[in-house]
Amino acid sequence: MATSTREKIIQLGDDLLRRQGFNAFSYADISKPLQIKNAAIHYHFPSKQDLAFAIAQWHKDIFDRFSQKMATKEPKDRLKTFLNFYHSIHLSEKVDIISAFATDWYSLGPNVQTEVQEFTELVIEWLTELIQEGLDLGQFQKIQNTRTTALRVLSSIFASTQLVRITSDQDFTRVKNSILEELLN
Amino acid sequence: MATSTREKIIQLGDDLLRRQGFNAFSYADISKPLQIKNAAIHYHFPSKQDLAFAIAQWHKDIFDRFSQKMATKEPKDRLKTFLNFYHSIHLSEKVDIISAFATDWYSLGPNVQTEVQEFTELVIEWLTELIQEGLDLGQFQKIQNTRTTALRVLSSIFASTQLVRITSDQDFTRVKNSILEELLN
DNA sequence: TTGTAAACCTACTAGTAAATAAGTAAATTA
DNA sequence: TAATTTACTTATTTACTAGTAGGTTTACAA
Repeated sequence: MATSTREKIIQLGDDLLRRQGFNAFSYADISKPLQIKNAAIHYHFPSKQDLAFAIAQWHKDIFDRFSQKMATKEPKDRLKTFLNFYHSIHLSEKVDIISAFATDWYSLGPNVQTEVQEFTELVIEWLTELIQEGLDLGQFQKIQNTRTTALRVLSSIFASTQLVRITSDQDFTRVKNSILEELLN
Repeated sequence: MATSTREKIIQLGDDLLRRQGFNAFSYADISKPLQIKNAAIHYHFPSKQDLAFAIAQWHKDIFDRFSQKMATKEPKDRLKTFLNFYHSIHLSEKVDIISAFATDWYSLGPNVQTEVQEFTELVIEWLTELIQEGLDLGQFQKIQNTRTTALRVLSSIFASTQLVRITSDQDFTRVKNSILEELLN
């Protein structure tokens, strides 16, 4: 199945957003590599906000499929897959989509903000359920309330993809392993 | 002691950098409120990179004074002051300087990057020492190696200032308290 | 065959970005 | 007191920004 231009714009836009930030890329950074004209992007996404909205939606869709695929797996493996996912983000020199939107928060229109909020809540809830199930099955050890634990897992891992840009590769692996150790029995 | 124009530019630049991001503000955002001309900023900081460098240096100086002032306090109180400092950042709708620079990493020139790296290492080492002392004094409980713990404290707290832009105020307090609970005996 | 809509392109606008050159007033130094 | 430096302003440049108006091609439907 060939990827449509619209899809290519979203993917490249996502890449630029997460590598450089929302205000650091322009339509020219998308049109040049795709060998289309500036106006072609405006045809699909009249404003940059529309593109941001589509990127947020895209991640929502991906996460939906991801969580459905993972539903049958056990909590421990779900957590590991989640952390490995962030590891691949780190390796590609990007940050995760939540932190990318968070840092550019005040550059986003209200409808984009709402979409990002819904996506983020989806991820936190998914993590919270994962942790609760892990506790019920005795795979995880109790630390504090589940949402707080979910928030700390999410904060730690997504901050690490940022922090290790400054420090070193090894620091990412350290944090990743420490999250696993802390939770696993 | 009156604040010099140079100092005012740094402070306002820092404010904008941490509230909106490096690529989201322009020299006009600084010159207008200070009622000076655009070129006056270029006089003090020929390029935007020079301003970024000065902001990084400024934070290094502040942190130096901070750590000197805290040297006599005990680890527990040092940690609390550190977390309260991040709480005030959160309340002012900014993010901390490390995460601000991290997200705009690829917009920064090499000398700015080096300066930020040195500052970040300073903070991590300060935290690592704090944790080691806390362990030695029996104020903290052992979790894993001290640098990893320092990285996790830093990641958790600075990611929270970002994450709660999307979710809610309460989530910040949750994470902050959970860091304290985790470490304290 | 004609009509129509999707997916572009050409060409342009208005605004803003960082940066610079040249000039000026006031303070500092020789 | 003359020379120099500091801290600016005025005026301008170059480059890029998002966004738009209108034309063209292609494919598919009536």
